[in-house]
Order: sequence, then C-alpha cells, then structure tokens
Amino acid sequence: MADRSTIYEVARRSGVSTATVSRVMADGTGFSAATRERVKATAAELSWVPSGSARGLAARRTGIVGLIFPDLGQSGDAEEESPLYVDQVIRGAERAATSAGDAVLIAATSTASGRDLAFSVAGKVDGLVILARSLPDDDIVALSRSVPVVLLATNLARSGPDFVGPDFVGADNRGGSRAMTAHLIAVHGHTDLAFLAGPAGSPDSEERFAGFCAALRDAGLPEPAAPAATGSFTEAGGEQAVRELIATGRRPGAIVCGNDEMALGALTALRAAELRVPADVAVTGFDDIAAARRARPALSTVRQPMRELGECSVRLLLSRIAAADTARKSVVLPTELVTRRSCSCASRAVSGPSGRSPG
Amino acid sequence: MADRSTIYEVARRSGVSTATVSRVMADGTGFSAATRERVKATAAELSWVPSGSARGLAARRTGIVGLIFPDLGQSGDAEEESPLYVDQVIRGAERAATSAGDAVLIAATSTASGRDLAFSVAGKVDGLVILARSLPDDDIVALSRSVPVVLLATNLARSGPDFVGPDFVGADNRGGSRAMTAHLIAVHGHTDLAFLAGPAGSPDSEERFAGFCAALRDAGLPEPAAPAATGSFTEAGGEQAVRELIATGRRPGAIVCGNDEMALGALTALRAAELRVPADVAVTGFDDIAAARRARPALSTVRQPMRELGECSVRLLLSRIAAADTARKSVVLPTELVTRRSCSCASRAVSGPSGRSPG
DNA sequence: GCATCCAACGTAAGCGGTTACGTAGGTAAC
DNA sequence: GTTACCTACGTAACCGCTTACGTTGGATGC
Repeated sequence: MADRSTIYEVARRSGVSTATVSRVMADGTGFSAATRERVKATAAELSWVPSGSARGLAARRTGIVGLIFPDLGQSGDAEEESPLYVDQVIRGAERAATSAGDAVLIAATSTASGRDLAFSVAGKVDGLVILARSLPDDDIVALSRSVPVVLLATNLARSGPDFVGPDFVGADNRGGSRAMTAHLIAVHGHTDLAFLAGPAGSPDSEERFAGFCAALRDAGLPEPAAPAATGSFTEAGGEQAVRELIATGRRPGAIVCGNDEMALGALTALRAAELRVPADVAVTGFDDIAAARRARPALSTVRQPMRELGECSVRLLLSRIAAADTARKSVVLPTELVTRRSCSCASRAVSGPSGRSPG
Repeated sequence: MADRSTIYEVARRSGVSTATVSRVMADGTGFSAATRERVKATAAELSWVPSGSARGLAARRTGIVGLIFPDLGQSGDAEEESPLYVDQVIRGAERAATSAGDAVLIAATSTASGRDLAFSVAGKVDGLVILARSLPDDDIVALSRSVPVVLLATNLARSGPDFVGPDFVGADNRGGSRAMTAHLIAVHGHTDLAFLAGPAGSPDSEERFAGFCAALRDAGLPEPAAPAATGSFTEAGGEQAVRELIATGRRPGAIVCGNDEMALGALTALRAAELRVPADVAVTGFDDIAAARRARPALSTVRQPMRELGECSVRLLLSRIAAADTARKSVVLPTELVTRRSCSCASRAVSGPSGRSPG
C-alpha cells in the first residue's frame, strides 16, 4: 500500500547510485554480485517495485500490448455460455505476451464507447491487436497512425495504391471453405451446393466463397458467379436468406454458410419449411462457436484456431514493435474441419490442416 | 506508427501552452470552446495520443488495474473447452473497469514464473485483483505491501492479531452448500449424507463443510465432527476419496463434494463400484464448471456468479484506490443452486439466492 | 472610476525511472 | 613504469506529461 519508496530511496539505503539500482533491477550488467544482492535486499525490504510509468517514459517502452475485441453478447447470454471464441484469443495473447516478458491490456468495445476507449488504450501500450468487428475501418486506420497495429481475423477493405495497412493474422478462410465443400462433394456425394454469403464487402465472406468455388472447380462442377444468397453474419440473417432461397424454388442438396450464426439460422428456416437436415439438405457453418456443437443436428463446421491466432498476433506485434520499418506481414493459420451430424457425418471430428500461405 | 509528436508539438501548433492541451485532453475546465476545438483538431491531425506513461508518472495514476489468475489447463484441454470460469471473471473485470474509465491488465501465473510476473505487473497498475490459486499467500502479502490488492474467491489463512489482510470478494460458500444440502434432504429425502472435503486449510472447503453441517442441523439430523473424506480439489482426489470411503463399508445416500472436479472423480469411483447415480447415491458438486453440465449424469452443483465476482472485485479495488485508508472490506455474493440429474432432479435449474453478508 | 472577481490561460517544478557518458581503480602487456 | 584496457560504478540530462500557482484582461459592483 505504501507505494512511497522510489529508486532514490533504494539507492541511498544501498549506498549506490540510482543507475546501479536500475541496472540491477533490469537484470543488466555492470555491477558486482555483492552489489546486486544488497540492492535486491533493500528493494525487498522496502517492498519497492519500480514504477512502470517512469520506466515506460524513460525507456519509451511500456512492456504492454493491447488487445481490443468486440463486446458481443452484452445481453441475452445468461443461459448461453458466451462464445468462448474471444476468450480463447485472450488466453492465447496472454500466453504469448507473458512468455516474451510483456503483459496484455484488454478492452471490449461496445459500439458506443469504442473509439474513445481504443485511443485511451493506445496511449498505454506499445502496440495493439485489434480483433475483427471491434472498430470501424476508419478508426483502425487512425489508430495505426499512432501505434503499431496487428489486425486479427479481419482485414481492411481499402487497399489503395500506396496504402500500406497494418499487419494481419487470420485463419485460412479459403482453404477451410474449400476443404468443407470438397468433403460434401467427395464424401457425401453432393452435386448441387449453395453458398450463403455474409455481408457484401466482408473479406472473410469473399474468401470463403472463393474456397467454395475452388472446390466446385476441382470437382468439375459448375461454378456460380455469385453466392446463392446473402445476408448479415447473424442467425436472423441466415434464416432470412434461406427463406428467400427456398421461396425461389431452389432446393440445393447442401448449403455452405458463411459462418455458424448463419448456419444456425439456416437450420431454423429449413425446419420451418419442413426440410430435414441432413436427410434432405446438408448444412455447414464456419467458426465452430460453442452453439454449433449444441445445435440439433450438431453443426458441421470449420474451426479457427483461436488460441493460436491470439498467440500469433501478439508475436507478430512484438516483432513489429522491435522492427518498425520492415515490410507489412500477414500470417494465415490453417483451419480444421469439424464434421458433425448436419452434413450426415456421425464421426466426432475429422481434422486436417487446410493450408498455409504468406500474404 | 510515427509516435513522435508530443504535447509540446501540439501546444506549439495550436498556439497554446502544454497546460492547456493537457486540460483539454483531460476533459477538464479552464479553456474556451474555440481553444478546445483547435487543440483537438491539432491532436487529430498529428494523430497524437497522450503518453500513458508520462500521464501515469505525473498524475501518479496509471488508470490500469491488474488481474492475476492461475494458468489452469495449460495442457490436456485440446478436447475440453477450458473451464470458462476464469474467462467470465476476466470479462466481468473488464466491464467494471471500462465503465469506470480504467483498463484491465491480465496475467496468468504458471507456478514457475508466478512471483516475478506478479511483481512486474504490480509496477504497471494502480491495484491488483488476485484470483484464488494464483499465488502463494506469502507472495500475496508481499504484493499487498506495494499496491492495493483485492482477493477474489480466496482468503488469506493467516489472521494474526494485528494483521489486516487485503479486501476480499467471494461467493457465499456456506450458504450455497447449505442450500444444496437442504435440497437433498427436503426434496429428495436423504438422511445419510457424506461431505467430501478439499485440502485441509482451504477456507473454501471449510466454509462449504460448515454449510453442510448447518443444513443437517436445521433438519435435526446428526452432525458429523469432520468430513467423511478428504482429498485434493481434483478429479483424482475425488475418485480416491470415494474409493476409500466405500472401502470402509460406508454407503451414504448422498455425497456432497467440495467442488465439481471432486464430484466428477466421485462419479468415476462410484461407477467402478457399480453403484448407480443417482439411484443408489446422489452426488453434488460446487462451482458449475463446464464439465459439470456434460457429465453423465449431469452434475447438480452450486454456481458462483463469476462475472459478477469479477465486476465486484474491480469496483471494490477502485474504491480502495480512491480511499486507501478505510477499513478492510469483504463482499460475499450469493450463489445459485443448479439441480441436474445427479441428485435425481429432472428440471434444468432451480435457482435461488443463498445469502449475502458483510465480512 | 476604481476595487473585485473570474475565466482563460502560461510558467515551471516535479513525477521516478533510464542511459549516454565520464571516471576511478585494478590488471595485463611490454 | 607507462600505456592500454576493462570492470564497476556515479553524474546528470532527459522522457512527456500534470498541476500548483501566477498572470492578464475584461466584466461587474457601487
């Protein structure tokens, strides 16, 4: 509690200068073993902890990285255990940071306070990891002008000629979607597949659609020019999109959805239309949120390695902080196929890496 | 990236002094609207964010609170989604901090690095919330000498005459256990109940045992002098303890376990002994970890309000930071009874607050 | 018309470390 | 016995803010 003692006090009592105390505390060199012990003893005796603020100021390095994530499930998840999606990322980030001697500052952006919060955090850290859907692109661009930023699982839409965006870490959307689609074709014999896209302009959705198309091409099936339907990345969006699809008279054998929420909505719409899943139509998602496993039927999906994404993004951020003026990097982590009932699989999980590529 | 500009640069370009810039950025008073806009514009133009370190140094307040938690499930939870226990606390802490304008720094202590990590964090924050099982008591005492500390869901064993421990926030162990035991007696008619205690000296275990005894007393049943068995707070501990209990020839109608892990172990031991749960013997846990719901039979247990605990501990910490020299506080939050198959209940969840009391 | 008061600033002394640079004393080389 | 060099420190100039205190100029009171 008595946070009163300073490096001066410790130096005085140890009979050395503040420089020496500083060197000892930083595990540096330039002092004898005896001096080291004396200083450490004095510090312990005074229960002195060097001030992070003073250190940060003088050394121009706080030793803190910030993680900004969207505050999903503000309400309504009293019953539902909230998607541990974000939690895994947090844990991964913490682990990577700690093992590098840094700490992680977390902040959830509720749409209201997002901008101010983010800027407040930006001042306290050496760099920022920004998770998808935390902030509008403009704010991200603004932030990245005052502090190193790594984007996680999202990418800036704007890619002008000389615009160099922040570093990026994400999962292999294309490969995962391609693997899932190939699975539906090769294992379950589907030939009439429909893709349910997320909001227009979403890089995630576009990449997943590209993977879907690639798998069709691979199998020699006709490749659609555009997704069969489009909606927002929500249950309501998926339900709506499938309802409209059905209304057009289309009856695909399988529906590949842009994400799990949409797939969940798709299940609802299909049930309402008295179509059985997977007997009449197979449904797949993307992300493997907690609800996917609990859906009836359990949802086949593509899992993103959340913890690894968290770790990876912090590592990338730290390397960027250490070397500011190197080329922009982007890292793509492999996804994992999770096959459950909704695609007619009985097995628990067939896993397989989907690919890995530089950006 | 160009984190170059300082308050001096902003002041110069705005034609004011640094004091005015500072006042504007802190949303203070003592400047005209015109000045305010000019400064804000300049700041945005330079994409300047005030340095948290410099602010912290000058104002003696970082605006950061630290949360220290144990790094459970380092390995082996590839299949198991790790108990979201801690994650809920983190989210709660984040919410409370953010709404007070602060941020949360998180750090997981793996037994190896615990001490150093904690002290490193202590220097960067205004105060610390320390979750149960993160650190040995000695380290907690040491930390609390250099920074305000709130203990979460654990309490220091040592309570010497003039020893004033840190503030404390926890769930109503006694009330929760009492309610569960009363449920077993009143609803399911049990009269021969056994308590499976955690490690000796654990305040949690002791309080839960006390609640167990109180319920027996309430019902006019004989009250044991000591728990029927004792083990560590793990599955192995619970399994072992029940095996030994059975070996003595004892066949209680219900086993009230010190926590969920022990209860899970108990299920295993009972199965091995060919005793059916709940037909032959009822089993209950404490905590409501994720695995409790998925156990066969699903485990009846007592849920701690993790998110609320996180929120509450941060709020308490912030009030302590604001007013250092007030009496030690302790807050006890009510628990919730969660009845599932393992106590013969079919219903999903019967909830009820268990009590609330000052310390 | 003059004292009073207040809003709107400016001045400058820290806050508690880090670190470039300087120095003393001892050792090795020749 | 010098010179050169290295280890183990000390000196002091920052790092970029906050804030107590001082100042100014116009409005107000009488």
